[in-house]
Amino acid sequence: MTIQPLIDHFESYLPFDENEKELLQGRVTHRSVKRRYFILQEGFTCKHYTFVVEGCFRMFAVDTKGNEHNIKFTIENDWISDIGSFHSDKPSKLYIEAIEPAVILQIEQQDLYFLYTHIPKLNQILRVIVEDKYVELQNRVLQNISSTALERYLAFQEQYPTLSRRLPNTQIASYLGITPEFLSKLRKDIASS
Amino acid sequence: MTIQPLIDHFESYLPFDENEKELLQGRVTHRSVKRRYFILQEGFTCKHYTFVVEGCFRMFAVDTKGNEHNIKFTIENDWISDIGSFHSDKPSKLYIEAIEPAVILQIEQQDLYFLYTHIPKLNQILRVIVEDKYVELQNRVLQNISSTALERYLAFQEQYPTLSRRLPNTQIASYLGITPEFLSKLRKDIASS
DNA sequence: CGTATTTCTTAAGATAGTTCATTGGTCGTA
DNA sequence: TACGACCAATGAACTATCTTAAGAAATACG
Repeated sequence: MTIQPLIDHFESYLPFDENEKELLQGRVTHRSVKRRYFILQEGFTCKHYTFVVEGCFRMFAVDTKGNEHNIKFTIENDWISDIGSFHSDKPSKLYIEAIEPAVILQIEQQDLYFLYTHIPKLNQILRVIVEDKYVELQNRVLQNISSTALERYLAFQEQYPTLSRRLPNTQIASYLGITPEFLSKLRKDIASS
Repeated sequence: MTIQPLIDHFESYLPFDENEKELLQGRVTHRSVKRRYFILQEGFTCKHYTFVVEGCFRMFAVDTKGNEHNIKFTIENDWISDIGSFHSDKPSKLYIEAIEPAVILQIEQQDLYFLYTHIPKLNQILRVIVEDKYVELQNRVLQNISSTALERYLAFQEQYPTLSRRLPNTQIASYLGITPEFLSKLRKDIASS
């Protein structure tokens, strides 16, 4: 029932005083969600920045043929949110689903804006966080345009060993942009080499 | 010789007072670069945030086979920089090259940190800018994992009509993650349909 | 203006990745 | 215990994309 994990997260960037922690306390909601629960669905506006304390989420889009494509996974001590929908206040085209039972801390739009105003350094912290995530994404784009599926799979295993063990292969295939069948073949090739 | 385009850019987010503009003036460098000039090369640390006033740049990586892969293009009124290298102060793995004669405004590391300290709202502005760019990149990742080369090419033309006319197809192919030959085939298919 | 260089196109054969149908294993739950 | 849901694996046929090589067209530059 504590927001301590979030405070720890912020304080790994800049220290907070007691007043700031209290402000935060009043604007953060604690929640548990079951496996398969959606904290965001297509057509709805993304109302929260969600900080994952425990568990695992995937963000995905559904194409015109009904196929799901995993855009990202989020585990403990990281953020997940459709930033575009959140800031524009427009309906999202994405889904965010718990793929393990999870514990989360959520901040609503107006609360986040309140916090930005009353804890200015939050702007700096979030700027740094988003910059880091931008770099991560840019590396993923580079992978996507420059590597084969096999290379991408090996890189994924190396970069996210935990996820790679925690997730069903079908979810990983979707993240890599290949079919589960082809991933299965790649795994076979790797094993017999 | 003026930094006005940069001020206009910032003020499209939040207004600046005279003092803030002067601070900025003192920390921004104006530069012209020729076509083919590299403002960043692999092995060197990225020392600047670069704001493009005129012209066009590409950021690319070179793989182990010597092939170049375009990560992004930047035209007027936008930023380009290897954020990862810039903040970590480590050698970059990327190149940034002018593909048209260009005019740029640059801010060095210590100057940017100075400005963040003395113009706190810059944190907010840059946070918002990077968030927007993050969303853009995320959409590109989704494209990459969910669409065929043809779909990606059509989407590129639609999203960046200007770039699409300004750039040689070989550069576009590299950005899409396909060979120039295959792009040529796609163009033929489109034309004859 | 002419020449060098870059860019675009074409096509054939090779490789990477998909689709579809099927099978067997594992796990939660009635 | 059995059932259904989900997941992993497989093979064959199909499609997308790459590789290589060559010539044609466009553009840069002296």
